[in-house]
Amino acid sequence: MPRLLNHTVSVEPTAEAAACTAVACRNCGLYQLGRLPGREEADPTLLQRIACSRRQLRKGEYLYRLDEPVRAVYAIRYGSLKSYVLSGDGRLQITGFHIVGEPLGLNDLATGRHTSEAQILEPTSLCEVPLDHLEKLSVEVPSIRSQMLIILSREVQHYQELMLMLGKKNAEERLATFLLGLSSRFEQHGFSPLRFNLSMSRGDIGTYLGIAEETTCRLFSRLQEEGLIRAHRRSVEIRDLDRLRQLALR
Amino acid sequence: MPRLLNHTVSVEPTAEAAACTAVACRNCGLYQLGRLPGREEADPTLLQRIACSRRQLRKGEYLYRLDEPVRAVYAIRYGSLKSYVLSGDGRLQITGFHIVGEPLGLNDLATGRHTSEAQILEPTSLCEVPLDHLEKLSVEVPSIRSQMLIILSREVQHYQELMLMLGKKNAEERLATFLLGLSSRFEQHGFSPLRFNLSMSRGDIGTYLGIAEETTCRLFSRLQEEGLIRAHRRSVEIRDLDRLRQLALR
DNA sequence: CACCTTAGTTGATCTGGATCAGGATTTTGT
DNA sequence: ACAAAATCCTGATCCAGATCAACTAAGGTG
Repeated sequence: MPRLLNHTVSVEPTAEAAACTAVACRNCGLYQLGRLPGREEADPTLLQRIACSRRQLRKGEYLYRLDEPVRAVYAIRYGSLKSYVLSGDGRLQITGFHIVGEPLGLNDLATGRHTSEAQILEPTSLCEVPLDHLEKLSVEVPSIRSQMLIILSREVQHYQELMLMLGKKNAEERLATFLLGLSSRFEQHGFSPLRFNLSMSRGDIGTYLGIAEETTCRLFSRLQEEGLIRAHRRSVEIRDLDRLRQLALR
Repeated sequence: MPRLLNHTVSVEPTAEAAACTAVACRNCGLYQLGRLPGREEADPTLLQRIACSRRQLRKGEYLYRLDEPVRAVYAIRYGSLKSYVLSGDGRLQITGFHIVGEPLGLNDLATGRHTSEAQILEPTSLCEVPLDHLEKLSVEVPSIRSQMLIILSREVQHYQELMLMLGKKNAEERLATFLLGLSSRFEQHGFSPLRFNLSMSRGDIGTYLGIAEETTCRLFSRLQEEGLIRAHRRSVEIRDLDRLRQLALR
């Protein structure tokens, strides 16, 4: 089967200019930083001023590592990455997968140093806004800070859901929740919610859901046997959204 | 044994004026909202302006409930509470215990509605700053928003640690981590880090750590047998900090 | 004070998912 | 094109912690 990640296919890098213009940023996770109070649309002039440089990264590279100073916030233009925290003896817990269109890097503002790491899962392009630039700009345009608060608060909500999973759901419910979550995020960004390709391994999914890789594999098989999904390696098709929801939203 | 919660004993409500003055707020979780850029001490005038009303709540009462509009942010003057999220079928995951001096309520800014609930664990007094007041004030004093970002970002770090626990640590490591965390938080607020009283039940601790109440009990007994702690009901004494750390920080 | 309710504790048993082991398929590098 | 390395999958066994079931101790109440 040819590798046809839907977000890799649908987002053509060539269609965009060299600078991160307002248009290019519309689906970008930092777009909302350009929103002024009370308005739905971002202010084009403001977006232009936020601007940002681009960065291209390959699979396996790190966007940032533990204890590094926080230098910038990012938005994903295409591609994806995982972020995770580490225990004293090196066990790791993936805290999130980040896909096209999503913002990244606001977590560690308090300390000024990264308490987590972010690693690239597939060829990925990012918008990068240096923190000092954002700092200067937000003195002048205070709404930027409000928007940052909102982004961070969304992050918190994601973490709350993950804690509920890790603390209270069984393995099958976790995988169902995971797949549904991905599905609706793809949909939000204009991709099919029922057919998509995963950029992470079974092992990564397990490390995210707090279950073993083997269990993750068995669950993919089980959900398929039960007719809820069709899955082959990285490609997933949701075949019974209702039953999957029933499982997940318990 | 008489009920001598150290934070109930040490913080005398009578010692403070009727309004939440700058002095009264020094140990208060909202104190840092009064910090101006680059300064360690909060600006007294600013603190006065943030001001806040008080609120007294009894055990079992809710500070806020699911789906309620977010009306204010809070700081705990004395007492404690738990906050938790709920699954579709009513299972609950406690996401944090909040003790004297800590801020509360910044989580749900994005949606404007609470996605979690907060319930009082013992007689508790709070500082309350209405959101619209904070909003107005922060137009004029932008540093307030920066401080809010920092508070929220700390919250995120707490969640990251909790996820690591829930996803990767065994039950004994979880309890050790929990006790050490409480210990250092008490210390931060000027109480003994080695002897303190819990305001939450074994069941609550289990619901926080993602383990059963019975397991929590057994672990208290085990840590006591092994000489790491002494515990009787709600009172806890840490007897071997090093070994407890060894367990927790793995 | 006697009664009742709630919280804490301990034991016995069961089980979901971890771990260990091996094989199949796909991707990557040369 | 081929070898090597990931990645994925399945089976067998094991065990940490859940669940079920009493029992005890502490507070609270009339």
